[in-house]
Amino acid sequence: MKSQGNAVRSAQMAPTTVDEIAERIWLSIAERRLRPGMRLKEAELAEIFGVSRARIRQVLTALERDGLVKTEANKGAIVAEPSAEEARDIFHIRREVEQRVLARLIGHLDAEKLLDLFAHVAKERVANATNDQREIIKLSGGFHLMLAEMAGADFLWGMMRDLVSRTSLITAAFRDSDKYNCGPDEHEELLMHLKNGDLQKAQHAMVHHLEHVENELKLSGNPELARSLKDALL
Amino acid sequence: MKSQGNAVRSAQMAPTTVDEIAERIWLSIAERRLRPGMRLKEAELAEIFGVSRARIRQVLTALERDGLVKTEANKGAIVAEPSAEEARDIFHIRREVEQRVLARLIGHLDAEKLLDLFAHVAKERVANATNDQREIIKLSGGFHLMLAEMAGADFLWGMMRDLVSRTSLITAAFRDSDKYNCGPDEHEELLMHLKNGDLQKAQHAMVHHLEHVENELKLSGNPELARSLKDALL
DNA sequence: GTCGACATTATTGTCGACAATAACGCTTCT
DNA sequence: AGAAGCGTTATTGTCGACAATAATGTCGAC
Repeated sequence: MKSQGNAVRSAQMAPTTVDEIAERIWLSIAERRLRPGMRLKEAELAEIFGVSRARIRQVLTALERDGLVKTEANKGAIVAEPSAEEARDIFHIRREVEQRVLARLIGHLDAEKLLDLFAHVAKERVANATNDQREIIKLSGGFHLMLAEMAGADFLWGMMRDLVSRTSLITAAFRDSDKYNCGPDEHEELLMHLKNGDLQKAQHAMVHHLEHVENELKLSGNPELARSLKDALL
Repeated sequence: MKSQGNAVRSAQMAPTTVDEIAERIWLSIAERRLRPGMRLKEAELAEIFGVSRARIRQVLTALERDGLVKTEANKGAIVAEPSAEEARDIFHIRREVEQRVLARLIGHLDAEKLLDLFAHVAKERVANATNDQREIIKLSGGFHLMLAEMAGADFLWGMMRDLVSRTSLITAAFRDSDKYNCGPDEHEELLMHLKNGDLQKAQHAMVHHLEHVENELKLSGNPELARSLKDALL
């Protein structure tokens, strides 16, 4: 479903396709190099990535679809500024979608797919060990997307792409520490339950996992506290 | 949030903006004038609506975001062909999102908003009485979107736009009769509970309402039965 | 007659140039 | 000094022309 043509290019070369550029910006947001409220000028981005403005425009609409940027007519795009309430909405819905994914997945889940999933978690461990932030973020989101893809449910996969993106943004905006909490241990525990064909336990592990991530965030108290300085001053 | 500039134009004149054209195509799909699998050629649409191909392109990406069309690279766009399983996924998620909308809405719901909602239901009744299919479809979806908008939750609103579109497509694809079942009576019942501030009952009414719509569909048995003839032959 | 290679057509993808709009700075008046 | 009006600049929106790709039709070899 995703652009996997030339994984080499996506890893080494400068991003040139719409998907590659969108991923790069997504990572920058998740790494907090791009903060909520920051302006994203089309010409600037076109210059940076060495592509036409038209292509940047496609990137921006894709990013808006995934909730990472907000565009206003004739005014341009900024990195989205999610509120704490919105963050709670997203986690709430995500729990439901993820549970549905598991329910759909557990029906037709063969040994090969399970191996791929365990292999993915192994990659997560490597990234954690080497402290490769960018890879950690990509793989953490990728795990949940992989589940949705294996479930063979296009609609749910689309939902998950959206929700994973938004979760990255929320995590970037509201976490205080630098540790990334969508970790391999909980993923592996989930896989064990899937391997045993125990849907109930798998779903419970998933919900627990997501609540763990949510609880690490500073969503309490004043919802506006964690937002960009810009709004506070203007 | 939606294009409301010149409601007159949107009602009388030929659609020219991206939103207007997208809405028109959405209605055509919901009315079964455009069937799943039908090809949507850019040049053709540009000719029909008298706009540039670039604009049609924007329309198609918007429609794809809402699950109404599916585009393949270098191959063009067709009206999406949802499976019965996908339909069940969509209804499942929609129930959760709608309940969340109500939970968020019931906090800050004043008399004015309630009046607007009742007025909306009144319009639904008029459309039903005059058997204006197009208006019935617009208003039925509009009611649920209105709830989300009043809830002041952008994320949930975006979800609902997506889900309402997809539900329209599903309904068009899987219903056998011509009656449209997202009716004013159940909407009004829901409003009564909201007026009383009873979230539980409101949510229950919503779930019941959605299950009612879902149960009118022919999702049982062979999931591929209701799909386009095209797939059956190839 | 059927299959494959090639040419032709149809359709989508990309880009750069221009138009429309909003943001900024300057001047002027009170 | 502050504010309103106006011209300038910066930025986004739109379009038509061209390139790239896939679908279709045609011809020839066997």
